[in-house]
Amino acid sequence: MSGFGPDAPFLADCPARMAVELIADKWTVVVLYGLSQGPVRHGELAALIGGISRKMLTRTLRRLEAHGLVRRHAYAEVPPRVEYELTPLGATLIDPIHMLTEWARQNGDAVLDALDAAPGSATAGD
Amino acid sequence: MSGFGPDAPFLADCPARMAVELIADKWTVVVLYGLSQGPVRHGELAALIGGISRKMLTRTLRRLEAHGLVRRHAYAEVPPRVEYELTPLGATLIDPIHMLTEWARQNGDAVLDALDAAPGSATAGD
DNA sequence: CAGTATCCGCCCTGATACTG
DNA sequence: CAGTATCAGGGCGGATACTG
Repeated sequence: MSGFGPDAPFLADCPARMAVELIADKWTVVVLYGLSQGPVRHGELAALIGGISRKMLTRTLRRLEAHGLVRRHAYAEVPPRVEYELTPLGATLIDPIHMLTEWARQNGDAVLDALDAAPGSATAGD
Repeated sequence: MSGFGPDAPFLADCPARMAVELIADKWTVVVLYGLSQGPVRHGELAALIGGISRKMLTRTLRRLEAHGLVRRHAYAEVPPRVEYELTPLGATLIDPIHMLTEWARQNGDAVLDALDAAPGSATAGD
């Protein structure tokens, strides 16, 4: 991190903010992860992830495409076939994401426990 | 990652989803990062981050507190002084977050370039 | 200084129906 | 199969004013 003063708040103009805004939504990380093993078709991806609407899947993919993280391959066939895959740039995001999921695997229970012990939780999970 | 089938969509019941939902908002990551160097007061944190409203700061902190990632310390003084600090559990999240910000430092420009080259962008940044 | 309460707009998200 | 269009709702997030 670079700046750390009141005049130039850390993260304010820093690329980290961009990264956060890039992945800080409900589906981006999940979609990236779904593509991490190689090219996947639209429908496959939807089934793989589960619970995502086609609209959100398409929107997320389009956005990632615009950011240069995902490449779209439309084959001129019938029925249509479209595959998505990570670009080399997009592939570099897998490591950080993997760290995050690893963290979750190791500390997920602790978070759930804390949530449980928190005031106003009747044995309730998130 | 464990399951990868249509019946048990990857990430569906997996702790990774929780991690994503935990940090997938505008401020959580930034706030965690702001706490990464030690205890900080409420106002300090707001100034440090920059652009965050007190409401969102408090809400974010409360949520992190409920998840066991942040501890709140209110001193019985006047004027009031409240400090927030990462719990040991919360501190473990810094590494993954740091990976993310590091990624942004190294690939931020590439993303911006892609965004620039994308259709429908008149030299526009995000 | 720290925090809450209220109002309100915006956009994220999902459901559904439709096109190629 | 892939994608868009449209409608509707919920909650995020900001601005402001107020309390202790």
